Amino acid sequence: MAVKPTVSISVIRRLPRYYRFLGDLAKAGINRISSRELSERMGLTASQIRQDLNCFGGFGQQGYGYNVSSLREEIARILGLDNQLNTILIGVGNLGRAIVSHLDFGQRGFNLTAVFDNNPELCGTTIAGMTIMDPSMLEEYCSAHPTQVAILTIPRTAAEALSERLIQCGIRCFWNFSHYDFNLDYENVVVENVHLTDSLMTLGYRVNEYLRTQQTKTEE
Amino acid sequence: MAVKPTVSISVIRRLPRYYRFLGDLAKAGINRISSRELSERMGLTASQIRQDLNCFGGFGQQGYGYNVSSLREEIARILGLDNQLNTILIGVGNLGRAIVSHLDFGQRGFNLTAVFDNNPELCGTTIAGMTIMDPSMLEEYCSAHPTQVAILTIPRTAAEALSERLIQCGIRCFWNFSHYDFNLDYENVVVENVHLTDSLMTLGYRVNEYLRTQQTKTEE
DNA sequence: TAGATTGTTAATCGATTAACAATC
DNA sequence: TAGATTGTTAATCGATTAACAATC
Repeated sequence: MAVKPTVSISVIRRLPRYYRFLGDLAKAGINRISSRELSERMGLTASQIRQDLNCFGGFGQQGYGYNVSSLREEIARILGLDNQLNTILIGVGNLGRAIVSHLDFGQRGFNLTAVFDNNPELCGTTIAGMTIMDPSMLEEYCSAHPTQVAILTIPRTAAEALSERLIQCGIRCFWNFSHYDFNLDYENVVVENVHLTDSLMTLGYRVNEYLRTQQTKTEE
Repeated sequence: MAVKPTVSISVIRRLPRYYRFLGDLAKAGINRISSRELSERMGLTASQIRQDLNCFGGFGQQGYGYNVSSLREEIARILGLDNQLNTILIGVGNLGRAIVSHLDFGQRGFNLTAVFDNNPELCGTTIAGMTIMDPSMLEEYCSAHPTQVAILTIPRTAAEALSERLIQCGIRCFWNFSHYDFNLDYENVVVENVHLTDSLMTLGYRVNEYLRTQQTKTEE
């Protein structure tokens, strides 16, 4: 079988947004849309939308456009929203708590099965129906319950200290909120980083740049 | 004065990471580094590092490399870490709480001055030394305290409902955790989006792709 | 059929990498 | 001075946009 050429990460990162917009359209009772109209609503070019979608197949129909709900289903399939990935979360601070309680993992293709925290006061208490476990239970838990993904809502030092054990537990995929760099220490891992501090600093640069342009305008 | 050509967002987004690595090096007592060695530590090319830095000036020295602490200071200056931007946060749920308590705004160029939440049970209580206010106080607060940035840790519907008022309050820059699309409704705004759900779904795609390659390997 | 809109190829644009002269 | 490494120009690569024939 021919190896399917991998789709670029830029395209993949746009898929969730398409999925969201298509959901909104469906909710609004719209069942047909052209790439041009979708592009106007989303602030993209129609070309880009057609190129993106055609990485995965021809989902539209000439002269008609795309069927909203069937395109949405196609994207759900591409993203693997039905394939429930067994997932654990480590670090039940405010951020971990926010993630456990506000994200609907089931709807996103994940099955959150266990949460860990090394705070003895938290261990044994429950969150979203799960009993918080001590990280010393990691190995035992993972050998009994094969796990594909770990969410790390812990500080960098804790992530560094745990990384080797998580790899030993067979986990290769991480949603990483810490500033620990998995990619540098392990090959053949999948890491999606969310670096809030980096995002904040990027915002800072852009705000200062914006304020400079405003100042210049006033001076003119 | 000639208009400085704006630096591409790809470069800007790498600056916080450079800043972090340079901090680590400084902490480790290293005070000199070449682009090649830094590139190996960070998993980039030396060319890219030199190109990135030279968007802002020649900070290195031929035959020597870069001075760690002075390069770090240059990047701090470029990011505007000294220029404290007055900032408010709206939505003191778990996510807002995590952000208020775990990010060091002062060190990142921001001055968090007020927090708002429409939950009557939270209003009047304090967090990080600030008394949580009702959003009805927004206009009054902003006219008394000029504010450049708003952090939105609220659901999409709440963000939609508040957007016009925030714009009226003179705020044009947003750290947006909601799924509301500012860019589509307002021009001349700076929006840094953090879409956790999108990030999670992107991870899902990548994990499934990874699992497929592993399966193929086993079959061979 | 005529009109609309896709799928896809070609052109453009921008970002990354390579190369090397300048220079510490 | 010789060696090392930058700053910068040129080459490559990839992503976005434009164009249009295919076709519903």
